[in-house]
Amino acid sequence: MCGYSQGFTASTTTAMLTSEQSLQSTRVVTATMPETQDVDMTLWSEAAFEEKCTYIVNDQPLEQESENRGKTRAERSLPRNLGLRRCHNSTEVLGVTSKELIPKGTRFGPLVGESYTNEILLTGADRKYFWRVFSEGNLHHILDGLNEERSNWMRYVNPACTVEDQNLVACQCGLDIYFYTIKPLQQGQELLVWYSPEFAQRCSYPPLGQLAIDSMDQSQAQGKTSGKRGHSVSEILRDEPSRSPTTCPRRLDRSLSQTNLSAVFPLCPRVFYPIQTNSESTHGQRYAPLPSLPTCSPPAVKRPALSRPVPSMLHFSFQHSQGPVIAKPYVEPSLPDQVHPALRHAPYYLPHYSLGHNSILPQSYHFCSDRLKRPVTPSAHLLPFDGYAHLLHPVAKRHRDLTLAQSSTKHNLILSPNSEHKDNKDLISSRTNYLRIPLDHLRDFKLSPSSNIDGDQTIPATSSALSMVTSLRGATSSRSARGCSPPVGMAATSDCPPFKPTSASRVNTEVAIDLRKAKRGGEIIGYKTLSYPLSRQNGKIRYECNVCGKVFGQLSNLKVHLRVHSGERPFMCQTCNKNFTQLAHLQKHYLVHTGEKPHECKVCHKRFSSTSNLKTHQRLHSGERPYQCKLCPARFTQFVHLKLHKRLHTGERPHRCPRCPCAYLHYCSLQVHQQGFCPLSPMASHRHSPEELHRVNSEIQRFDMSEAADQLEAMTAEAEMDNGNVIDLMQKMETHTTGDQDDAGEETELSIYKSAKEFSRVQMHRGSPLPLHPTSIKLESSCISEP
DNA sequence: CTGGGGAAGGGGCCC
DNA sequence: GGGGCCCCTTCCCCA
Repeated sequence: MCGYSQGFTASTTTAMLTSEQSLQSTRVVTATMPETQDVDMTLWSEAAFEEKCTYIVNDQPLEQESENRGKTRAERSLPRNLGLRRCHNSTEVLGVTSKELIPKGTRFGPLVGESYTNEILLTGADRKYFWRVFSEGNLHHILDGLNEERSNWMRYVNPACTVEDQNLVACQCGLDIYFYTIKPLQQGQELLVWYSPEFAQRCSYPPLGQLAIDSMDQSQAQGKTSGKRGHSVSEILRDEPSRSPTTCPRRLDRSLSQTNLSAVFPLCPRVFYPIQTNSESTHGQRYAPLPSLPTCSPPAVKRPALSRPVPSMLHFSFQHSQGPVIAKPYVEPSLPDQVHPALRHAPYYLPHYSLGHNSILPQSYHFCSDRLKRPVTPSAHLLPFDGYAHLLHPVAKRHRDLTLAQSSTKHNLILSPNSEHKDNKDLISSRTNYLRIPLDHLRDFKLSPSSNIDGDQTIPATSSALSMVTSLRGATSSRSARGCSPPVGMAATSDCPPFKPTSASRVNTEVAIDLRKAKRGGEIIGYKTLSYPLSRQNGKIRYECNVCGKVFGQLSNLKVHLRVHSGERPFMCQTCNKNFTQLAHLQKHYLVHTGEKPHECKVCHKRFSSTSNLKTHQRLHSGERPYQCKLCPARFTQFVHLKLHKRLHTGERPHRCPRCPCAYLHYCSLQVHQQGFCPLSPMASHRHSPEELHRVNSEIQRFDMSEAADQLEAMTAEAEMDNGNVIDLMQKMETHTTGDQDDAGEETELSIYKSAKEFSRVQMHRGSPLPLHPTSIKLESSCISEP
């Protein structure tokens, strides 16, 4: 099969800009954005990230949609512009990838997980998802993302192996941990995170760059003797158990970075507290008091009196500057002798890491399982990611009366691992990102069975405290205040006008548009709220998107548009928790719940919820069938019907490739195919693998069947566009494809769609060389389907 | 399987 | 900046 998908619009195809061009375009635009776009953000302070971050991507609300059945909480929380990379033969998550171009300076988070205070540590916990949260230089708590029902998608993000691979920086803001993009994430690119320099320092862990340097130094040193280079932290940590701990360093290749390092990471618990047999928790897990963990300090050399090694275990001494894993029988550490001489002065000493049963280190996430037992030595040094979770500020917590749950999952009473403690309700709430509001206010929200200890109800909320507060305001002002709370799904009555979402329903809009605005008390006004400067054209401000280059007539339109790239959906339906980018969409959506259909057909008096649907319906009366098949007299009232109808004509393809059996309805499709994608062409076979050619030709085939191909052909004729232009564009697309495939692998073609799609927008607004008539031409830009 | 109709979501423009 | 509206699209269901 050959062909392009429905993915290309007419304008897209007429000017198929390569991703390369698209990126260049972006670079040109972003060149005027000194704060985030041209700077090296890897060395930014956490405050700088917080200050200068432009976009916010919140977690998906955790409503129980049918499509989410069977998914864990962590999976359900995944923002829409991200995807999960899974093991091809199982549902196991291997990593997180970007579904679209995500700009630099985008904030994800906060991390959600279970929280352990510095007094309480889950001794039997698998620490590979531990993150540590500090307050005033001291460990405040540990966040554990191990449990997929109590964490969010960020647990799946793999750590970066190299500076080059790193595209996210983990920062602690307040008591939350966020991931910031420090590079634009291309479609299909995996998210790879590492600590910010400050964060790394707090954990007494080297910045990734330092690790790389260390690794390089070591590599060079080793290379002189053995010809083999050393290991990055990741390499070491995920080294296979069969390998000699001191030999056979593994090559760090791309595949390594593509694997699930976050799950692989043993995330060494370098603090060991023996199980107290009487401290069974609610979940049957054991906890033991955890001595205060020093922060940002040299390795602790003492073990708490209660620490006991587990006999017959091997200990893993991780020394990042030493490279090879050292496995040896555990010996009660008589530090500092236990410390490797090379590390006695090293600030990043990472003490013992014990694995069970002769295991040295896991090679894969499969290996790093709960079977591993990890006695640890007291130290402030936890490997990344030694924690996961989200804890609201304790001061803020005191002002909250009602628990707002992100999840509407039924019967998901969320218990703290140490819920046996009477006074940990705040902890429970905070770790699950809950707010507490009076029960009286609750009836306007979808109730969740996740009642907490007080009998307060947990209700869905968004992922930030601000958003929850905002939501509450919206609820109390717009619905509760009216004393009107129609049950979910019940149509409003005349006595009780349907809740009309107002701006109070919005969530985080200002913050999402520009974090700086909130922090600066709203002093920034107008176009200055954007974190990048806007150019002027003929004395007027040019509101241009710094991601796709699309130009808007008004700032507000640009801001709304930016949500497309950031994934921000600030308007949340309080009935079903769905989020929308625009208030109007939420308002329209709310009609689903009220049952209201304000638009009536004058002919048959049938009512519709939207004008669009009414208009489509009215074609039935008017007889208008604007979508005509070019190969037969069939005409349709809806485009989708024409598209389906075209399948009937798949056998009629007049434009045949002279080399291969591929044939197309449209000449332009054949041109694309012949410009580097014919599998029998030496050039194509040289540049692309058979699989790639198959995929691309499938896309060409789909495009050929689309309306866009029709329109392109028509416009090409109209504009007398010479073939060279088309070919040139196609060639560039091909070049881009080749280049991307080196990096993105299987999802390369997505970038073709995206770049073409983005470019079509750019061209339409920058002045396409072709006459574009949006009113008469049914574009298919949104037909782009993502495999 | 195909055509047809409706529901709902999403992006953008204008006021 | 917010609201209203339009257009487009996908998805779903039914005959």
